Amino acid sequence: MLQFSYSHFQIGIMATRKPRKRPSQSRSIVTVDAIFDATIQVLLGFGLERLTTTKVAERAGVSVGTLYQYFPNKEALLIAVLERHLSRVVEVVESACSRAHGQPTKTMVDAVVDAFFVAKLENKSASRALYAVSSELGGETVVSRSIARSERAIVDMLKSASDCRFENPAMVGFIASSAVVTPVQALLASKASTAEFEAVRLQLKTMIAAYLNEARRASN
Amino acid sequence: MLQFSYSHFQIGIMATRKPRKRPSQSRSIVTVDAIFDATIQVLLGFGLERLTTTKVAERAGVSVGTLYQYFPNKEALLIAVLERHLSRVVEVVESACSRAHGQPTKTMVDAVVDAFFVAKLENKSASRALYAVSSELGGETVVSRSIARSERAIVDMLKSASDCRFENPAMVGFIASSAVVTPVQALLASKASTAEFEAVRLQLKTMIAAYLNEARRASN
Amino acid sequence: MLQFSYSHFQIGIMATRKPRKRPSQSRSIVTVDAIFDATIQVLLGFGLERLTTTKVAERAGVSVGTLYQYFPNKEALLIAVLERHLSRVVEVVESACSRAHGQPTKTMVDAVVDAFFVAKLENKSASRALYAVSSELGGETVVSRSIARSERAIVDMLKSASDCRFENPAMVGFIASSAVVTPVQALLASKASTAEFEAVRLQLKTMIAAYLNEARRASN
Amino acid sequence: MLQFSYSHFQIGIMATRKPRKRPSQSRSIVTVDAIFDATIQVLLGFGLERLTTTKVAERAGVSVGTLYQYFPNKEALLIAVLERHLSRVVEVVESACSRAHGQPTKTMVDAVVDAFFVAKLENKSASRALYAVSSELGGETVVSRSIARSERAIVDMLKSASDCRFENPAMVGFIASSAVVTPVQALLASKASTAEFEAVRLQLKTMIAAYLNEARRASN
DNA sequence: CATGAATGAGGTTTCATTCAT
DNA sequence: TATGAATGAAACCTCATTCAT
Repeated sequence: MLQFSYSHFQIGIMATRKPRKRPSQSRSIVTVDAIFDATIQVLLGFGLERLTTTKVAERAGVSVGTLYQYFPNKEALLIAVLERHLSRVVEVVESACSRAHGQPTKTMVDAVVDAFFVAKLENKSASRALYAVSSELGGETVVSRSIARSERAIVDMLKSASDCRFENPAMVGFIASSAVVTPVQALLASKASTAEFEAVRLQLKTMIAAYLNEARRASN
Repeated sequence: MLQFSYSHFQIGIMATRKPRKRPSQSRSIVTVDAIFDATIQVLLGFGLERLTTTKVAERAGVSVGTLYQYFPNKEALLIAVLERHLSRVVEVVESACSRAHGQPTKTMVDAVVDAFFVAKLENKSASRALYAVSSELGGETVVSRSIARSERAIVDMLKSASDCRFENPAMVGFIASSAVVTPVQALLASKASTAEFEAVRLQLKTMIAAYLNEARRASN
Repeated sequence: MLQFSYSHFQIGIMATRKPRKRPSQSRSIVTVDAIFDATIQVLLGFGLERLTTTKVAERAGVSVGTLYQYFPNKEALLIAVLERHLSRVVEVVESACSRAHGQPTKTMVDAVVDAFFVAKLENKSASRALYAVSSELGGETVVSRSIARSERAIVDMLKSASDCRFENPAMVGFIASSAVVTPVQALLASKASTAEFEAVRLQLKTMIAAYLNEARRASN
Repeated sequence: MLQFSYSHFQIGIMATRKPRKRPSQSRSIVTVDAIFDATIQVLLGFGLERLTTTKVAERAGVSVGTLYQYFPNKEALLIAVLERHLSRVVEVVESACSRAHGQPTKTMVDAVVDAFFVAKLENKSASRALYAVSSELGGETVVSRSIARSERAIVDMLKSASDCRFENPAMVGFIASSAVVTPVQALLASKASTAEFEAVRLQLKTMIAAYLNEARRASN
């Protein structure tokens, strides 16, 4: 199977070191969450280039020292934030895929596109903020799991379509899923209105459905 | 008309300051070109985060001072490099659009997708290198022109289609052109083989054509 | 009232930014003081032109980073040092003025000239070192307060003279206080002997007293 | 005789190197004058700290190379500019002194104070611009000649007074001449009105005259 | 555990000066 | 002689990270 890594998943993990402490106590969880959110805020307000650990800590209302208690270094922090975001998106997509299992193609398309929009809109600012992070940190190891999970879910779903069979489900899954990324990113970047979002969502459903229709082999 | 700014064009110019010198003498041109190329090399070899002006100057075989004689600061350098790349891509797309003027839709799709692939593959390393640059530097003023030019060319072309009329050419142009970005970026990032490129190119033509077919209103 | 800003107060604050930290802990105070003193030393040893933040930090026995934790930039450091010096001088003058309140003119003159000499001699090296600083940094906002405080004290004192009344106390205060600046500066610069200081001090008292005598309107 | 060096004369020459060419041709003279004036302009507009040889050359309408044809380095340029200014002031003072030779004290005071004001006001911007230059460049060798000439002229004049004899003409000359410096500088810095200049000029004449009156020993 | 002052390597940028044209 | 592109040492300043409290 082709292994593509595409844009909104693209991040290479340079430092694979794990968080120094597993946030088991509730206080830790609160702290880590505050740091995560602060990171997004700083990213949004200053950009990746001007994000500093001190700024993040300040915004989170903790000291730098505390930040370093939970993350071994800046990169690990960014990756953790990205991972949290990606896994949320993937979860939404996965659950949509599993709900659409065995359905006709059109239902699948609608379900997955809707899921993607929901996930991105629910975390609008995170999506925008992390865009640079994901493209900056190469395209290596970090998001492998997210990609794997996401593509697997889509391909599995496609294979189960009640109304057709795909010759090359991996390719179809790749094209279909990567094609929606840039349009949505463009919308987020342009701070489009809800109406514009809806219009684009509809068009994407149309496009993907038309494509799958073309690519399918009738299940007979 | 909707004004979207999408991913591979996404760059905001923070420092609008112009190059300090207009490279009129041949020596200047050589120097500036060396700096441009060195920037791509360093970007490729170290990533945006670890790109330093010193490294760029070294690689270009000039002194830092010289670099700063042509670019007021690091950001301006990166933007200039991005601009050069984008305008090349846009030129290729524009010329494809004008050649496909008045042709049937399918010809248009093939022409533009081919042009996009050609432009990206001709500047493969620049494309990959600048990806992070464009996403790091917001999505404001810098690429406006590139976007404008590119979308205008596509929309104009679509309007001239010999076999159909589009209800909302702006939207169709936006979807069609942004949908191909991520797939191609993913290919570049994954260092895919020529065969894989060809396969994806074909799929994209299929997808866009199917979409336009769906979106069109028969001209009679 | 005329608002003059004269030489030994002359400094314009280009960067009004405040020290980044309020030196509340004792360690901070020690550090900041070390930096202040080091600045004077470097100024004396190298001159303003060749003063560098690195040299200052080295001399202070701290790292550059620490210096920049307390002062946002070089200019702010210089201004802070100047401010500390000026406020010390002003305090001495003010206290002399308040002690001489209601006294006859001659007592006032002696008191203020003595105070000025004491203040300058107590901080001989600072005075010499900061001379260039004050003239380099325009004559704007920075020393306004020092000037205001100093002139106000002198004028108030003059108004209370037991033996005469001045038609234009502001002018008289300005002339009398600014006239002593250059002579004292010249002494400091020429590393004059104590005897020379004493001789000049006497002459200045004579001159100012003679001037006030001329300028006054007998109180009855 | 006491050798004081005071403020508006204070400059140390670090680089005693002479101009590389004696501006004998008329073109050279024009060029050098343009550079001198440009230096004053840049000093006024940017301050000593931000004056660069390139800026000066640009403003003068010549290339940096040309500037360096006439001045071996930046310091030599600044010193030359300062020297030209100082010698002009000294010339005015000297000529006033020689005109007042043998006159009564009061005439002398008026003549010298007037001369000083004239010289300063004629070169108002140069005076202001060079203030920082003179205090920055230590108080060593450079202005020795200016000081010497100026003090000698004043002392010589005082000795010739028709109505009195001074016990210590050197001291009296020093006090009298240095006392006027700061008041005038303050006026220049505060961009005072002509009326204010006149008022201060009058006061200074009064003060110096009163002082000399006190210091003199009737020639009987 | 939390804090935040201190560190200092290293990045960005400036600018006096040179020298080939 | 004039030019101005090139140089590169050195200045300013940042910020990830540590560690004494």
